[in-house]
Amino acid sequence: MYAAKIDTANAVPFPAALFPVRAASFGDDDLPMDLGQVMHFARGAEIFGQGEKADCLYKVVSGWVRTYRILRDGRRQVEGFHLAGEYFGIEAGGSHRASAEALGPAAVQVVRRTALNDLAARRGDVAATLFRLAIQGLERAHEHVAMLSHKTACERVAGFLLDMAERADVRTGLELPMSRQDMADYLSLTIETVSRTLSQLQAEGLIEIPKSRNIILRNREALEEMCE
Amino acid sequence: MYAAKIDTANAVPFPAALFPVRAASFGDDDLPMDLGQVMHFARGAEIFGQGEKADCLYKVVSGWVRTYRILRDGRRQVEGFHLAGEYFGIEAGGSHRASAEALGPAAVQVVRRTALNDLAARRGDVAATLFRLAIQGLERAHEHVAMLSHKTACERVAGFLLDMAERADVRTGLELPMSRQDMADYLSLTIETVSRTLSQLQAEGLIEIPKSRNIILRNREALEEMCE
DNA sequence: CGAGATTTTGAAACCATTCAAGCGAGGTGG
DNA sequence: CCACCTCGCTTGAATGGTTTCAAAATCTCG
Repeated sequence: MYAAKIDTANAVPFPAALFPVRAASFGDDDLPMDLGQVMHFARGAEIFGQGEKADCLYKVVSGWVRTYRILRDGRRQVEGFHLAGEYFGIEAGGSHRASAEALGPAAVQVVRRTALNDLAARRGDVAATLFRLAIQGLERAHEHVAMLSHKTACERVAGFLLDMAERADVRTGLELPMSRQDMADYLSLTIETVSRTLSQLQAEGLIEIPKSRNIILRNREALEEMCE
Repeated sequence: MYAAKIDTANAVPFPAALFPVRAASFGDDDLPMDLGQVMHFARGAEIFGQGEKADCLYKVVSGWVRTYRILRDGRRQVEGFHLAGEYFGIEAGGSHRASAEALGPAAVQVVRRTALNDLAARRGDVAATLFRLAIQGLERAHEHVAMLSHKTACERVAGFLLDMAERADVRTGLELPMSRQDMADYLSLTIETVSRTLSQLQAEGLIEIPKSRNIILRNREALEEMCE
């Protein structure tokens, strides 16, 4: 059975170098995170773990973060990848239902829930934004369900590449920090199928894979059409 | 291609017989819905439709409700079934991303979002409850993802039956108001596979199906074990 | 009872998985 | 510097579970 193996040797977040951040302004879907502090994580470092107390809200400043759960049968379900500007770690109860790890060196802004709750109680706009963030997560989860429900391996992989390209804001040249196993656990495929599918897309000329984690989108329209 | 065909003839909600409801109290995950009104829907009636303005929040008083989306490829994805006491129709933007229909005669409490937002702005506990409801939906969606990710048809159907039994609060005798197509669209299987799987479970003595929508759980432990 | 819809069953086809082996880059030690 | 090892990725062949297409059986309701 698969188990994620991460070297935890260099997985220690910078402890002392925390510095408050001044948010000049914050839009509709942004919180006044000047409450929070930025923490730095090394590649593979755990930001929080499944079952831990959930007393913070997180926002990616730079780098990539993956959130995942270990299911009862031992499988790993990657719930999502988070890029700069995106929030994660929003939970209902007192404990995290998922774990979060830095895919590469990452900076993450961390806000205490208590501080946020206090602020939300005083400011309706903050409460409304919190609510909106939760709902956005809900929508992403529903998209995930739709993706898993009846898509072929090809459609899943193509959709994944387009989604990543859009969120990373690149036109063609994708630098993906996650492994094939990460993709497989997100798309609910096996790593062999992911690899095979990528090879097939390359053979069809839709993409090019100079290095395994560097994927160039050669024909976006065909990829988009593939996802319908 | 499948298309849901519902007779919309008798699908008109009672128009005038709206009456305010007095909520004696409301717990942690309940809203003071005395703001709302109870509306009655006939079998198959649409409570709201995909794309419509989302200016209300809904709570099932009696009966069953299904929420679903029509995907780009024309398939129908049932997002969930909602029983008495459960909320649905929580959306982020201005429009519903899903449709909701009554599976049978159903009573639904309806609250205007504007009223709720006003209340939430004044009362922190209401805002917090709204937030919690959103997160609960998020968790359910994540469970849905986990279910779809690597479960066999057998595990899905068994898990579905147990979930329904638990939520309907029955020990053995399940009265399911939804069709095989509804189950299939929720579990992401075909109706043939759902039917075959139920027959198989019956052959193994785990369940009994006196009538197609009446399922008796004969061996809960074996069913639970099946889902791990 | 009869007509239409829903559900069940059967057989063949398909797609992803599984098991197994080969490839290639990065790192260590001789 | 090269041999060697490891780890992640790729490729191949066989298996198996779900889907698809087809048809029979059952239920519901006028």
